[in-house]
Amino acid sequence: MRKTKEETEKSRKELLESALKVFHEKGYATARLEDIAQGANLTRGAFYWHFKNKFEVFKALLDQGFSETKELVDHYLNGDHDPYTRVRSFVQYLLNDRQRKEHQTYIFIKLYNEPEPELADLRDENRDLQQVVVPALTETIREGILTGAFRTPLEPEFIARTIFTLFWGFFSNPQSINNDYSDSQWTIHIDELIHHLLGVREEIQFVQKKYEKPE
Amino acid sequence: MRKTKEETEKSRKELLESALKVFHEKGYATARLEDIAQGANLTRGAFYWHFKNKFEVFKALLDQGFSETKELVDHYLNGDHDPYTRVRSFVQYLLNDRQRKEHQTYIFIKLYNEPEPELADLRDENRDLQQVVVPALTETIREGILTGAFRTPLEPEFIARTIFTLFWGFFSNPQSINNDYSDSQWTIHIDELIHHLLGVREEIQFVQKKYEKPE
DNA sequence: AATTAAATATACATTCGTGTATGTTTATAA
DNA sequence: TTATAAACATACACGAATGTATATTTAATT
Repeated sequence: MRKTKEETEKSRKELLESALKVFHEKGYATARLEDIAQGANLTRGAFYWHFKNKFEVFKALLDQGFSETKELVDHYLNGDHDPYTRVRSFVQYLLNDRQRKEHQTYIFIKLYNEPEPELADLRDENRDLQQVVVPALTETIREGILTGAFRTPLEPEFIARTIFTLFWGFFSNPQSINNDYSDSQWTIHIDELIHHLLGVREEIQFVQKKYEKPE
Repeated sequence: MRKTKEETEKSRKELLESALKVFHEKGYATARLEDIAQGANLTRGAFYWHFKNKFEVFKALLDQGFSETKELVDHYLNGDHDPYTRVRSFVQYLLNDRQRKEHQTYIFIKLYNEPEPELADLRDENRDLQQVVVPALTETIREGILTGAFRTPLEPEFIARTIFTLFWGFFSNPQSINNDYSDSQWTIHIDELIHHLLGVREEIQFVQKKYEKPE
């Protein structure tokens, strides 16, 4: 049953994918290793060869999601565009991510919310999503205020935390799916909300020009 | 070991209280019936006399939390006060509830978020928190706009859902506790946010007068 | 005062999932 | 080409939690 290196790596990947799905469907505690193995067309024997135990796969998945989120923040919020475009594109990404329901950030939040005490250590400072998103978002907003693009009575950090928490709630609430007020409704209105929160000025197009092709 | 009716009722109450605590600490799946029983200074024998199984206690707790929330909404949002006071007092209640961490709504949301597939039925339309909170909140906001107390470019229902989702996120996010940006910070800023979202007019004091002692 | 059954505790059977030990095949290094 | 060990599958042992059966005490009823 020895396989080539490529096949082995494929097995590992499929185990991880399956684990992500099973954790999301059943939750950490209820997820059985046999479910995970079967989802990858393998047995528990294969699982135990690749991972130590359930906790280790979960940790691997969280780490993966965490670093992906870091890249995401880096790409959208720390990019070269003007503050308005940065915030807006970031928010739009999250909304789209929410719509294709199997995707990363959405499930990441779900897993992160697991109530298992065993997973408490995984939610320490090192893996605190807020510490990654909020500072970057705050800085972007602050810059927008300084450049005159935004005019809002609210403090930048509070706006950042509000947006973060809003999406957290949006991702967490099981009822927000399968609802008459669907994702598309949110997508439409969230734009206005962001505008309103940031106090985006009409002259924004002008300010944006400053950032286009800075060279 | 037969007890008086009062003592029996006390046992049941203590089992429920203990169950709430254990579910909150360990999550549904990991919670052991022995933990629950011990928390009430009883054994599993007593538990099985009062409840059919783990699922039934959980259901009882959810039902309890659900009806409490209904009363809450009725008290704050469907009261006799002016729209501004209604929304504000409701929000303030939630914030205070969040601060005394063991309290009802907070834990209710936590339990509601449990990922166990076994609990999927409990989150059907009948027990949809959103269906209770959002319509009442929407109506209050709509009334505020009609009476001229609020002036906002956002749609009432969307504002209502935003507030709801924001608090959901606030209650769900495990990192929002034990954070440098503490509850008190939120309490301060959330007031401004609500003002900003609703577009509360300066003349609000005047409008409020209209509602004081309607008789 | 005697009987009944309510309100538990205790003991036991059963199931279910994990972890580990062992078997099996085959790519790869020598 | 053969020996080795990688990459699994299979089998088994074990603990932990659930559910149930039974024992026990004592209010409440007659």
